[in-house]
Amino acid sequence: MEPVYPDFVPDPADSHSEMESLQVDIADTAIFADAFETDIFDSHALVAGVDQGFDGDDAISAIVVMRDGHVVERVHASVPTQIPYIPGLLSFREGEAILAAFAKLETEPDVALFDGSGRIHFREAGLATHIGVTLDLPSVGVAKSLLCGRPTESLDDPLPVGSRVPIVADGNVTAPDGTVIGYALQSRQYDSGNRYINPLYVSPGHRISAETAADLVEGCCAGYKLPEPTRLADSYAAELTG
DNA sequence: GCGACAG
DNA sequence: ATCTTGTCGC
Repeated sequence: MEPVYPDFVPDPADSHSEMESLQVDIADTAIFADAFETDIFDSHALVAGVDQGFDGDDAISAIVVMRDGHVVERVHASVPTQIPYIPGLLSFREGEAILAAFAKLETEPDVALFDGSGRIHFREAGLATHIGVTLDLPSVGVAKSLLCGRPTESLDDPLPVGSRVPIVADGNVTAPDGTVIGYALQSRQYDSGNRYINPLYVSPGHRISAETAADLVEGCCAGYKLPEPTRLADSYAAELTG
């Protein structure tokens, strides 16, 4: 796949203010509502998992495409990193490697799951939103910790599997206060013991609503905390790193 | 100035 | 993200 919006391709050489300005434009173009070409819940739907690993100064992006529980295609691309990790600007660090991997992909996914946030972002343009809009591909952000926003109820106590707690915009997010920008989703939990598993933070990237994004991620989980496409992309990136 | 911050 | 041992539970 190639970018549909070349102007949105992340450029690590930009100044921080240019990056933030681009994010405002991307958020303005993003659609945080269901707008797919094909039904992403159909058993024939192609769901991609995207994750990055690092090998020295290189960022390695791994993409695994699945259909009905089986791997259809997987690709990876390695690109030297230009900038360090900066909260709020993650897509400018990892974006080039991700787009290089998508360029190698022969399959056209119906939706992609990214490691990181989508709308749960200061300017509503996290990694999943940035790449999703640039490719004009339905996308979802799956993060393991919360960047910003406020849960409508405490997440300090363990939640049962399937629980969802809305994440709403607060003063640190450009969306109006109270806007649901994502969900904490308890994808897995220990049935006994003292320890407990933290929830995933799911948010819409592009062309999907917060509710549908949570439905999709929940449906892609197969006994592990992470949805299968993400989990396989994760281990693929890990084996490319060693 | 203070606090908060995906991967 | 990445560096790593021990520890808990089935």
